[in-house]
Amino acid sequence: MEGREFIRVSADKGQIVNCRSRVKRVQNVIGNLSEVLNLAGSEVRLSVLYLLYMEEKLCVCDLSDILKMKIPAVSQHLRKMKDGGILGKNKVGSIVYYYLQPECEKLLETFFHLISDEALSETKAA
Amino acid sequence: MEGREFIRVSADKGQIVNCRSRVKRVQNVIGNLSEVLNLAGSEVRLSVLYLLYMEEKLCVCDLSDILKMKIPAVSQHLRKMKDGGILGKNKVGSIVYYYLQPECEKLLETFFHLISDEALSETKAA
DNA sequence: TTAGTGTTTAAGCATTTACTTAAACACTCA
DNA sequence: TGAGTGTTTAAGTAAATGCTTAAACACTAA
Repeated sequence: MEGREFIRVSADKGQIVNCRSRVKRVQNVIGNLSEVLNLAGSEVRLSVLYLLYMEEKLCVCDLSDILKMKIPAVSQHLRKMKDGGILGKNKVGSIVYYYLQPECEKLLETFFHLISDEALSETKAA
Repeated sequence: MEGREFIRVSADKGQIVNCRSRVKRVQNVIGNLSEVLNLAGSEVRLSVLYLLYMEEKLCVCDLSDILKMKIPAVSQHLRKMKDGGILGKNKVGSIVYYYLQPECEKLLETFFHLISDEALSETKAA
């Protein structure tokens, strides 16, 4: 099994070669998308994203109030998402408002809709 | 600032209380979705998901060939995604084929389309 | 039963992550 | 200026992640 060009003896070599070149062609998009998905793939951060989707903008303090988290913890998540390009920020006096970048809103719209639908059905259930 | 009910002095308390109950209502969906997004939020795993989307099914060996990764590394990613409910597996002889769960395909369709679009434009560019 | 092929599991390790507290920074206003 | 408010940064820590190698397991066919 050492040094074989294809690991599986009866592999469809055409398929594998094809897949390799396909992966190579898309590796940049996959890199970018996986970064966004990774940012959204945390309960805390997805909550923040959804809240910003609903409320347009929120400041660090209010987010910590809502999520019942320490301010630095929230601040660090926000910075991470800003560095990742999915949030923007806007300072008004000493208050910093964060908002969704439009591109991110578009990208994650499906998920926000799913969450909102659930919010509705939960309201009815209650 | 200690023991204040709302951290920000001039906070819109109605907004915060509202947001708190909204977050509470949707915390289950957010938990589920963030798990899926987290699984998709890795370059390796998103590549696997995209490959399965394109090829219907692939076995561990072929995936390691395509991604040029050690077999156990790939196997562990696959198990993680299977545990997370986004992949299924199907044993034929001694070969294990993994496939996308239809629900996952639907959930991530937008992303797969984006990747495919990029694949096309890359092909043209080359 | 044994050799070969394909897959999973276990253990170890380096890196990354998410939080905590304390300190620093920034901005407002008396 | 100094006190109060809002935010970020730094440093430390526990836990999670993603890989590696080695070993075990499962299935096929001689």
